[in-house]
Amino acid sequence: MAERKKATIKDVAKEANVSISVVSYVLNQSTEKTISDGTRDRVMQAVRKLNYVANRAASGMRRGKSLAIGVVSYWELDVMVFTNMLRGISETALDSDYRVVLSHQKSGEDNSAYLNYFLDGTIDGIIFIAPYESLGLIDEAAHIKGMKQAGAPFVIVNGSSREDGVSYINIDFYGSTYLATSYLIGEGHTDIAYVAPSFHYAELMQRYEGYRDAMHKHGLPENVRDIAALPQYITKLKAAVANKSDTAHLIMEEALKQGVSIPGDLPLIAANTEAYSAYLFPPLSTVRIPAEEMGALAAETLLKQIRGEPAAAVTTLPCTLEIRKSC
Amino acid sequence: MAERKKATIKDVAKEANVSISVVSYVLNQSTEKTISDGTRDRVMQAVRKLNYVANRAASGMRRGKSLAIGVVSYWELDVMVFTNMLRGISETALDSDYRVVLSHQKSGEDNSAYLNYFLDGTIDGIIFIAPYESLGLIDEAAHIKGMKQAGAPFVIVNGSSREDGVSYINIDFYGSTYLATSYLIGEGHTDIAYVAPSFHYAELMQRYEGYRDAMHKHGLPENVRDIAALPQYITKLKAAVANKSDTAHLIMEEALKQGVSIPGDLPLIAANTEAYSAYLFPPLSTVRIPAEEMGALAAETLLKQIRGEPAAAVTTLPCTLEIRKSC
DNA sequence: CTGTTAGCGCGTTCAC
DNA sequence: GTGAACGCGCTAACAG
Repeated sequence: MAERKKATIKDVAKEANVSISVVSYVLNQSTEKTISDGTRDRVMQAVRKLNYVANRAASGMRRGKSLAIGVVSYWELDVMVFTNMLRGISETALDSDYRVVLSHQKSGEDNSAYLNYFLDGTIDGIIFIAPYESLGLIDEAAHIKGMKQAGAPFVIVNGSSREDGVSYINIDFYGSTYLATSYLIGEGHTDIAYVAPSFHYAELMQRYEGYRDAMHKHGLPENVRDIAALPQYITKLKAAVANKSDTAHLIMEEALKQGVSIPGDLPLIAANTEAYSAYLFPPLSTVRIPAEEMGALAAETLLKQIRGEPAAAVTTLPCTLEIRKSC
Repeated sequence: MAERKKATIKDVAKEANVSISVVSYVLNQSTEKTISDGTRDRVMQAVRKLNYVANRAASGMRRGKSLAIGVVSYWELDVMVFTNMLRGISETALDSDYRVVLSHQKSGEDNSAYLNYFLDGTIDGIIFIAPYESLGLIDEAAHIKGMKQAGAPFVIVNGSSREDGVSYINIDFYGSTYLATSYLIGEGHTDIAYVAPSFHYAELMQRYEGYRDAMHKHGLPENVRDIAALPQYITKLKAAVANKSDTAHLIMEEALKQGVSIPGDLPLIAANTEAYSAYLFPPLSTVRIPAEEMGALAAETLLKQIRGEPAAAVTTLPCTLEIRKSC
């Protein structure tokens, strides 16, 4: 078992019979300094012998950085989307030798505890993952104001606001239904219904508009349906786009009851993918949200901001089709 | 907008017209020192005015700690289990003012990069979440050896080894099937089949043993079935315990094909919960794995180790029933 | 009692 | 290639 106490740069310097600064130069491959090969070797030997690893807190402090980014999330996102996003963030951060610190926000608690992570120097910037659906769980504008005041670089993922100078990474809700609808049109369908709950928040509106525009583009009439009244009209449907997988799931359940066969009588596609989409009867065709890519982009954008480079303001990543058996 | 540069303890001292040490004493509520109320107030005023927050890296360095724990995960766990566990870890860490740093291990890459997180002082300890199923993706013993050599406090979650002096937090696979089987027995069933793939790794064996023991306890005969041959015997089943939800899902699919009604003809329960369990037709009864509690316990155990307190060696958290419509 | 000074912890960087 | 200041905060020893 190795020694408990970690070796410091001092130990290495002593071991190699050089000054502390030389060790630092060697380890940081400083191009400004020319260290003789002999010295360099002695240092490296000592490093290996003592199993030396530079202390991050110390070097970070000197450099005025923490080399870590924070991820604040309310965990209201679809788990699949959340973990994939996290994966994208992690990998991108790792590429720049950045660490990822989690700041968990209990759902229902709308505080700014995470700001202290920045203020106390734990992190250099924030990826703020807004709750799904923008259901009013948080006051997004207030959070943005807080981060701005703290002077923290930040990126908003899945946000519903649109402020100048703020970087947003968004899901293409509009495109998701546009894509789904266009696919059905491409398959030769002309009577395509759009089934969704009758709420009116931004995300849902964008989804509706995607459907509407796809239909109009092809000169087809809209047929918007409220999921609540499903039993009364399900047998009349010829093809359907569901706003989300859970809506599609309800449709499938009702279809079974009323003897409507999917996709035989009713081709169906949902405008988002859930972990269970592939497990439904029949496996549901969906539109895939590029969560991992979003995470990677969020991290990239944030890192650029931290480095002081200009970063894209608003980006919306396109969705892709995942055709299974339901259409 | 606030000033960009963060206030340091020096600034506060100057603002309050005291020495740096006084500021530190006041902020750390040092009991050794008695500071007059007047001075204390002046300091607090200055702190508020300058929006001062102590730099964590600096204080951590002085104390020889990072006040953060690392979570290394291979992401092979069920997403639901993973995120719930993360939630449990986060909340417990937060209670002790600890931060959570993620160390993402790409699946397929069996390296020890996370060890550097400890060696460079980013984290004080490690929660190692072993891949699900112990399918030989990693060399658990090697990882344990590495962490021991580095001198890092650590906890293994979902591990398959059992070494002395190591803390394990495990899922009660044995109990999950025991519980599921006992439930069906309690409902009056006597001919209960156990359906699973015919592999032989530890986790699956434990699940089988849970079923076996529950049956034996009640003097009932075993009826073990290989999921692979399902179509040939499904109509003969009277009640079934599936090792996991995906096995149950296959059973439901085949049942539909062969006209077997669930739960009418065949009550069915699965020994784990997946995100989609509740969405199947009919909603699948399952046994729930206490992921959040496991995460909390892992964090607690690790924090104890870090503090030098004795920590439980091996703990297995019990599962609970989630009865839905399939039995 | 109240408060100050000095040094430590660790690595980076500039002047010599 | 070296010495020393520096980034920031904690704390033991010391003075008023």
